[in-house]
Amino acid sequence: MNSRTPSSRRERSGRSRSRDTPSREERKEVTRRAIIAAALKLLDERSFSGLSLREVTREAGIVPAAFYRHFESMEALGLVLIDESFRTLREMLRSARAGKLDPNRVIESTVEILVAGVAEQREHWRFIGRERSSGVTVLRYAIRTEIRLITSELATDLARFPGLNTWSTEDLNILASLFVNSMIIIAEAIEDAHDAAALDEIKRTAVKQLRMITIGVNDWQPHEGEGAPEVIDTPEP
Amino acid sequence: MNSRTPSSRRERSGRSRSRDTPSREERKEVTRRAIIAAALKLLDERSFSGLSLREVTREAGIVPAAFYRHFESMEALGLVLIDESFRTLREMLRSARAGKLDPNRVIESTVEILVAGVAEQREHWRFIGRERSSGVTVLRYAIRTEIRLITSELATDLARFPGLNTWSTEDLNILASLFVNSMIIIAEAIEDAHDAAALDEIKRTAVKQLRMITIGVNDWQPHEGEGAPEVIDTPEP
DNA sequence: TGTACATCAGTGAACGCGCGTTCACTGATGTAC
DNA sequence: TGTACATCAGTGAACGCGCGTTCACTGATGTAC
Repeated sequence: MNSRTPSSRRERSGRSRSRDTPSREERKEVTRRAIIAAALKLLDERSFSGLSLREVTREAGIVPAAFYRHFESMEALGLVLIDESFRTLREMLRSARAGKLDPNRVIESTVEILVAGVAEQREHWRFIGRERSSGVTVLRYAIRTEIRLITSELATDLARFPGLNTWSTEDLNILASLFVNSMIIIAEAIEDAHDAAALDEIKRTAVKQLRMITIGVNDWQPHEGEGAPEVIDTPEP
Repeated sequence: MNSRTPSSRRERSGRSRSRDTPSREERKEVTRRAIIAAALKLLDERSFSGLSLREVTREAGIVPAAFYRHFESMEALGLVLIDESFRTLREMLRSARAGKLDPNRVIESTVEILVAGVAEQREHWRFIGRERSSGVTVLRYAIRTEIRLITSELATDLARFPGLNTWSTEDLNILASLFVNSMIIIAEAIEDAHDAAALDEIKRTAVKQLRMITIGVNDWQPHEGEGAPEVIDTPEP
């Protein structure tokens, strides 16, 4: 009905943008954030399917019916949570890329960044990890799609590495998903780490595992089509 | 109170073991199996925390109250399901080990066995995959414990391989968990595969990924303590 | 600036529903003699 | 074998509870003039 955006309306009204009392929109946004924060907090202990609308609104400090002013359903909230969580994750990856890692310590740096990222946004990671294989189909698919996207971005990055630039796109994607999958498992382990010692153990394991993969890559012989490496396995019969 | 086992009582009673009508115990066992089967069936679509006692009994064809004749709580049922699911998994691994794989095609065979295993006991695999990172703490820990056990058994196996027998126990465990983790992710992918083409794609990817890991292993230089490989990374500062 | 009206975020009560758990019960199976 | 009693898997009704969703409402914020 009204096609003007809220902001244009605000400007047209001539009111100061920084007033003593927040506008209706601003108040609404605060409540929306409160709902999202409440859900993420509760999801630290529960899985999404075990979360009730009433619990969320109780934690957010509003009445159950008010939920519908912000989200059509719990599922809609879930999709927003996924969106926000992956925004966090992508930001982490972007800044990691921009950081121009010391090429001699790529793996150590990667693991450090991962550990720091998980510690900083524990709720987002926990949520993604839980729902990745959860019972809520819509959320599961949304998460897998996001992960596939991240994997293909990593594949693009890998293509620039010396030694990998001759690989086929398919092989690069397979390698990328090997890395991403390992990262997922490592992140899950980090979340469950209770003390610094456990965390250190996880770091060391992670570094070694990523190294084992990386070393293999040096010897990989890409072939067109059905790639058959020559080191351990004999050709197909 | 009565320390005699049911079977000894049965024998003492002098009744034939194979009668036309099943004994009370046998009937009870049938119901118990029905509850377990009902739960597994429903868990194909839901996660355990989204499963209600009433749903399970409805599916099993008994009244809700009857549930308590067999399990103390839903959680107790969950633990039994984990136990049964891992029994299946372990049997698969045992027969794989006994099969004496062609050493030239270890990876292909492994993937084939995994695919067949998942297809055969889809419900068990799906349940484990879902609850591995679910919200139900007790189940999550139980599953992780079982996985750790399987990993350490695999490490023992790996120790017998030529080239790996010089590795430290720690490194073997790390390699084993790299394999197991990959298997978990592969199994998850298999469950979601909808047609033969998707399954084939997954198989090819899985084989390549496991090969990438295996090739790296050939070049791994184990060191005592803080193992620092010499191929890609420079030593720690 | 002042007034009259519109908007709409949040309220509070109400609803019907499926849930887990309890209880006394029933009637087939099992045991003792 | 026959009888009298014990066991116990499964029943059916009842309970209180938290749930998702609806609805008319209120009162602060926003808009038009």
